[in-house]
Amino acid sequence: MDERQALAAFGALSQETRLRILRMLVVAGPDGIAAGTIAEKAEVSASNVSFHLKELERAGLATARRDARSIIYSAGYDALSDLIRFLMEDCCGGHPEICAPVATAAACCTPSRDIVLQEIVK
Amino acid sequence: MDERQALAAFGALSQETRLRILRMLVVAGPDGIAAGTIAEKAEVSASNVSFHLKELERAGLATARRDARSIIYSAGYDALSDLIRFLMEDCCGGHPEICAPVATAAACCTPSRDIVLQEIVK
DNA sequence: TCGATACTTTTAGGATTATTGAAATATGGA
DNA sequence: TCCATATTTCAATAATCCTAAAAGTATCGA
Repeated sequence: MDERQALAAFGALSQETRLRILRMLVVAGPDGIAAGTIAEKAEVSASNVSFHLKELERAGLATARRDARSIIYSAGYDALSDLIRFLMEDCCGGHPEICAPVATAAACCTPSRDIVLQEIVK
Repeated sequence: MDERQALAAFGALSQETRLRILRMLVVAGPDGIAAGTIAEKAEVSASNVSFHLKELERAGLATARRDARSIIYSAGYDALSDLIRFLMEDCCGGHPEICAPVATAAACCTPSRDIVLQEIVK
């Protein structure tokens, strides 16, 4: 992920409605959610949700596909992962020791491996 | 970190000059950099850098202290860590399996522990 | 102590960009 | 084809950004 993409992603996430939508999409998983449903859940107008979804899409944080009359949006997990990596490089690159707290949170990503390793250590 | 803080942080990082400044500060470490030096390095006016530093400070991503005639800015590592954690929760919370790539990057934060565990596994 | 100096911040303005609700367009089914 | 549903485009409003000039603040030397 280059700086340009990171800027777009940060911009996309710096708006309350968009952040809420993204979290919705992440929770929904690969199945995604129809634009109209997103509008209802986020309690914003259809035009507004359309605008914000486009913004998320532009940043790679959401992808769209048509299903009958609806357009289904899903989270762009790759872009999300890339963004986290981008931040981690900024944070850990210069000073690994400062970022230790993050590593704890990272454990949630590979629970099985971690548990296996911990068992072995025991 | 609550949503309000995350929004402020994303907003702070969504501007090219500010992102460049933050990366500078991270690399500089706890010693920090004087405002004037930042302006030179970033190739922007003093007033402009002042504006952007205030924005970073507001988001907790930078802290200021005086040293003789200069004002030294340092990266706000806690806020940065918090932001990464916030993103990880959004990303991993619903679907841990999708975020595996991030875990790899996380390894940079606890290299020693990881090496130890890998040795044991061997 | 006091003024001169170095450094940074504040302010005002105009230009660019973001947000929003209303109108318009496109799609699928009868 | 026609209607109902779903989404997008458009134009007005609001927010943000940048430059330059003026003001503020603390330090250093006499």
